[in-house]
Order: sequence, then C-alpha cells, then structure tokens
Amino acid sequence: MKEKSERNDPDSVKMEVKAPVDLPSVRSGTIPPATANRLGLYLRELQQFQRSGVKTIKSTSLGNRLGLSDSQIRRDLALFGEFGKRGVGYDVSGLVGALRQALGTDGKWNAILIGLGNLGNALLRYRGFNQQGFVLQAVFDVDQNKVNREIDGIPIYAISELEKRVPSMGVQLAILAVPASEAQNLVNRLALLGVLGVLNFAPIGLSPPTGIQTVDVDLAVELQRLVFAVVNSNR
Amino acid sequence: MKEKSERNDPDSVKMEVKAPVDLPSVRSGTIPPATANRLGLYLRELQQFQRSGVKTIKSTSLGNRLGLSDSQIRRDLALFGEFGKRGVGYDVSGLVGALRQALGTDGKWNAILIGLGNLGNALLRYRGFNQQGFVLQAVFDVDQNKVNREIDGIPIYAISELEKRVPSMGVQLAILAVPASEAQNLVNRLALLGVLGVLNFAPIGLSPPTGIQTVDVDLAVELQRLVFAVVNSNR
DNA sequence: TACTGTGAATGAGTTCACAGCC
DNA sequence: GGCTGTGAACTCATTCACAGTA
Repeated sequence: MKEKSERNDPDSVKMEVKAPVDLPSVRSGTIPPATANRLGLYLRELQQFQRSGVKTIKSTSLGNRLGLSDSQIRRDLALFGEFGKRGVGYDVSGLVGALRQALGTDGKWNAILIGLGNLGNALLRYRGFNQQGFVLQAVFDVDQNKVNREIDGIPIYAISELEKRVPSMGVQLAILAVPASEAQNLVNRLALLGVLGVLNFAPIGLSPPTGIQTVDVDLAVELQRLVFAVVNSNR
Repeated sequence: MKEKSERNDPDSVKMEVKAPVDLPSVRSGTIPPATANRLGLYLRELQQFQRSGVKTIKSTSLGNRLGLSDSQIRRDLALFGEFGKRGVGYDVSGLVGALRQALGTDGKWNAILIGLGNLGNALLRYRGFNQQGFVLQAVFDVDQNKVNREIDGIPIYAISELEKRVPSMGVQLAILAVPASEAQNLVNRLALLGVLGVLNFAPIGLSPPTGIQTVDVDLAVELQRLVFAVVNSNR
C-alpha cells in the first residue's frame, strides 16, 4: 500500500471555503489531513445513528463508538461549526450533510472498474458503492472471454478499448484490481483520459502522473498491521 | 472502518527488546506508531527490490518509490540499526529480515475466514496471504449450501461450529467478511476462543473485547478518502 | 565522495481544562 | 447541569542540516 494521496502524504490537503449555500458548510478554510482521514468514519457512524432514528449525539458516545477521545471528536467536528449545541450534543442529520459536503460525496461520482479477477468480481457486486453516490459505469478486463457481456446491467469491455470507451462516459474515478505489473501503466493511461482518482488494490507503490490522485489498499499490508498490533498488544 | 488497533489508536504501541539472536534485531525498545504503519510498505518494496536482484538501496530511492522523504526513511530504518552503510545504502535482505521480525511476520500465522460472500470468495482465492506466512486453515459461513465442502483444499464449516472447530486448529487470526450486523457478535465469540486478531471488512465500528486486536478495512471509507483527495487536489 | 545517523528545530496532532452557552 | 468550543500545554512526527564514516 502506498497511500501517497492520503495517509502518508505529508502535504496539507486544503479546502477552499465555499460561499454559503442552503446547507451550512465548512467553516474553516482547511481541514487538517489527520481529521480528513476520520471524516469517512464519522459519516459512517452518524449515518447509522440516523438510520436508527437518533437525532442528537454527544462527543463521548461517538468517541466510544470509534475509539477516539471526546475532545478529539469535538475538535474535529468544531471545524464544521453550528451543529453542536452546548448541553445537548450534535445534530446528526446536519452533520451528515456537512460531512458529505466536506468529503465531496454529496453528488454523484462515475467510476469504472478495471480487472475482473477474484477481487474485481467481489468489488463489482459490492453494494456499498452505490449507497454513497458512486455509480459504476463499466468494467474492463483483458480476458476476451469475459468481455462484451453485462453483469447486473454493467457492460464489460476489453482494456484495449479504454481510450475508445472512457471519454464518452464522464468517468472521474477508477478502481484498479489488476496485477501489480499492470498497475502503473494503467494509471498513466487513465490520467491521460482525464480520470481524477484511482483506488488501487494492486500491491505496488504507484507514481501517479500529475493530475491524478491515488489511494492504495493492500490487503497483505493490512494483515501485517494486524499482526504487529497483536504482537505488541502487551501494551 | 475503525482501525481502533492502529491508525487511530492514540496509545503508543510498545515492543520489548529481545535478547540478541542470530539475526540482528530491533535496536530500540519502541517503534513509534507512525513508523509501525509504514513497516509493511517498506517490506513490500524491499521484497520487490530483492526479487529483482538489488542488493543495496538508498534512502532517496526508497523514498521516491513510496512518496516519503529521504530523511523520514532514514529515521525509520535507523530504528533497526546496522543495515545502513554510509556512502553506500541499506542492505536489502538484512532489512527484509529485520522488518519481518519487527512486524512479527517471520514465522507462521494460522487464520480462518468467516463469510463466503463475494468478498469472502475473493479473499479465499487471494494469493498474497500465503506469501507472507499466513495460512488459511478453514472457512466458515452460515449458508448450509456452501458448507462441508472444500475449496482449494480448505474446508468450509458452518458458523455454528466455530466453538467446536476452532480450538483444535491453533488459530490466531480471523478475517471477517460478514454483514455489519453479524460482526460484533462474531468478534466476541472469537475472543472467547482465544483468537488474537481480527481483520474486519464489515463497515462498522467494533468494540473488541480485551485480548483481541482489530484492524478495519472499509472500502466505502477508502473511496471517500479518494474523493476528498481529488476534490482538494488543487493543492 | 556519497551516503547514513542523529541532534536540534520545526510543525502537526492530541489532550487538558475550563469558559461559555443552551 | 451538561454539554460544546477552544486557548494553552503537551506529545508525537517530520524535516533540517551536518557530523561521521565506509
């Protein structure tokens, strides 16, 4: 895993203040990277509270849920201002909206999946994507036997047709589930096609061309983190 | 994703100094958490260099590969001492050994997989596990139609048989690929069975009982990180 | 000469503790 | 009264810059 675009990126990720719109928006001009990496977790838990009808949540409860301190929760959420009421807690649905806006996941994102091996197949059928506004437009694979069919209404094309197919699809994101040896070449091609972000499952450190962001997920690395935590859990 | 046991865990993860053995071992008594989270990445890249016959590597090259500064690489690797030579670089295979030892992935880890849906199927066939000393001993699923068969020589049992099957298997790790609603209950049961670590793919914050560590991988959260990086990539 | 190893400086992130407000 | 919001203190992480060495 490389995660050049986030966890390991030393650069501060900046966010411009938008002119106020109907939804209350981010207050400060910048979200610190460490906070940014927690936003998705906050959103997930808050959406779960929302589903179970909880209207208001305290920093301590949310903290317990996520294994974070109450003061850290308050620091983070104070960046979005306006949603906490002293003596009461935070307004759940207001925060959900603000977090989605801060993350950029209000609105739709068109994605393609490249690689229909074991992992690709699992990702293709993964239901969590559509739920957060991600729309899978097409799948690409090298194997001619898999190509020119549809699965769940999503067309499968040859990777050689990337340059022909992608431009008309309005794709911003790509999910790479290909062997490590193919990944760098594909990122380069995707960048030329105007794709803005790549979720990379190939176990290799990519050098993304300028203009394209990558986030890496390496299952072997995650398992190693787990083992390290286990071995060192004697506090 | 919760990552209570690592990325978000505010506690420092400590590691005791072992008495010197044949392999040069970790020098300092403690690996800082931020460094610990990079160890798997270092290992992956170094193993790749090793495979391509590179004997020696400089902090700048490794840094370029991973998007980290050379001085950060040096700080991190100096914790393991002895492998850098001034004017030359680091000894690749020595470092690989030291990293595997520090991570705890020298030696074998027995694991089970719980949940044989789309993702579980992909994980079952994922080849990266065995390569790092992880051995999948069995798979568990609720679906009676999937049960009591073998796939690639790995037996599939009913989840109801966890308590019956696991104790004899010498299992330390479990991979959870089940719906969010099942995850907490399973972690509790696994902890009672003496399982030490859980790699959790369910999109939910777990409260692991004492004695068990969890590392969470939430694909939706990773996609949200990507979108955030894309939206904020105008520096 | 060309690199590593590391004090010192800087910067980022977290926690403390309490004032401020509902 | 019970919570949030936040200055101040603190801790952790990264970078700088250069001495030390193969």
